[in-house]
Amino acid sequence: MGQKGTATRARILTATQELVETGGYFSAGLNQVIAASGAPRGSLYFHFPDGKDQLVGESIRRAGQAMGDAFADLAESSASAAEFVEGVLRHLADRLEESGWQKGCPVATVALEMAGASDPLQQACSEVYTSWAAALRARLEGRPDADDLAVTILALIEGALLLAKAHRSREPLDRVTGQLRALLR
Amino acid sequence: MGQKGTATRARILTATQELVETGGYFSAGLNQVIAASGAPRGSLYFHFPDGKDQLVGESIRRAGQAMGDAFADLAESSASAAEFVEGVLRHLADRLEESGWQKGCPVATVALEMAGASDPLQQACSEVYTSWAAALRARLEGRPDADDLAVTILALIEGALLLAKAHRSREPLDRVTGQLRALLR
DNA sequence: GAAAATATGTAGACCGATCTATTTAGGAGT
DNA sequence: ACTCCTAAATAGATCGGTCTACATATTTTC
Repeated sequence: MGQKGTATRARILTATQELVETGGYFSAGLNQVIAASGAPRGSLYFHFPDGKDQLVGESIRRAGQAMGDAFADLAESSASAAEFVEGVLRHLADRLEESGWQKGCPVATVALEMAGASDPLQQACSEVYTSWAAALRARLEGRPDADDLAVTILALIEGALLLAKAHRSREPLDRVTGQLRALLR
Repeated sequence: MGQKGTATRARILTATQELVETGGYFSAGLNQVIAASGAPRGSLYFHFPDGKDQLVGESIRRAGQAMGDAFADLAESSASAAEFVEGVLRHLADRLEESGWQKGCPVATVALEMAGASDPLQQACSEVYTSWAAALRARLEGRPDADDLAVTILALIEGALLLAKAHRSREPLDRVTGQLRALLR
């Protein structure tokens, strides 16, 4: 693939990612993807011959990877597990607020929309969540209940992010942050 | 409104509720609502003259009320706050599994889809969440951090429900249940 | 209390817009 | 020169929404 091809492919994916994150699968209309990315319709089906599901699937995995990288950075610069999770929550709250309450979890909306409709997309979402749980778990090494705790913290983060977006306020994320220590004691 | 009219209105709402809960706003196509409820298109716009947003809005508030009632029943039959929340989690897990991983939170999908698109629907979702948080809070009376705790538990429930639907497994709900005591200590 | 008049609800054809996807032809990159 | 990629027209399905004709209750009138 030539350089230009790679670039437009990336531009299409980024645009899709952004639209999906804002309003889910159905808000990412192909016309909007085209408009937002500047790529023509033909390129879309050249780079993603299996159509919209492939496009959304790849963009979800890509967003999952990006979020995982952000977690890794935060993990490295945190002294404790509690500090790490607080950093994640703060990061997500900032991102959500700065985007005008648009950018919450890049996977959640599609996960809920497609859980009963598209097996490939359901699996993509499931895998992203599994990878995030593993990343959290790695920061809890040594605890006897690390697995349970990792899933619980992930649920807490996802739930708080959902409530924050629904209320258009970072209050839920802040309240949850305050309760974290009880969980990580 | 005559009896027959009231009945079809209810049938339309129930069908919408079910479709929305399964796959969100866009999965509840008006054609599917018509097919599922048996009501003709004309009746739909007779009973809901403001169109789809009114229909979905009412069905969300209705679902929120129903869930709130279920909470109230569980609250009455529980000896402690921990027992109550565990009961809620078990109830939700059963409901989700029995529906073939379709029926999670009846509000979450629309909340995420419409947070940045439709003000009336965003507000409807926000209000339902507020009412649920208040119901949880009522069961935590006396604790100094009851407000924070109620929101945290609601986030935990919503997050676990999201993960469970995404993975098509009750494992996240079960793991979270195990960690609850640490939070409610 | 029967007939007329009005309100309530049902039924489905139809509209323009928008959706994803396909096709075909030719320009750009290397 | 040859592949890679773009570009736009178009197909066919489905979307939410509107419209008119019809049926069924419910009230009014005499």
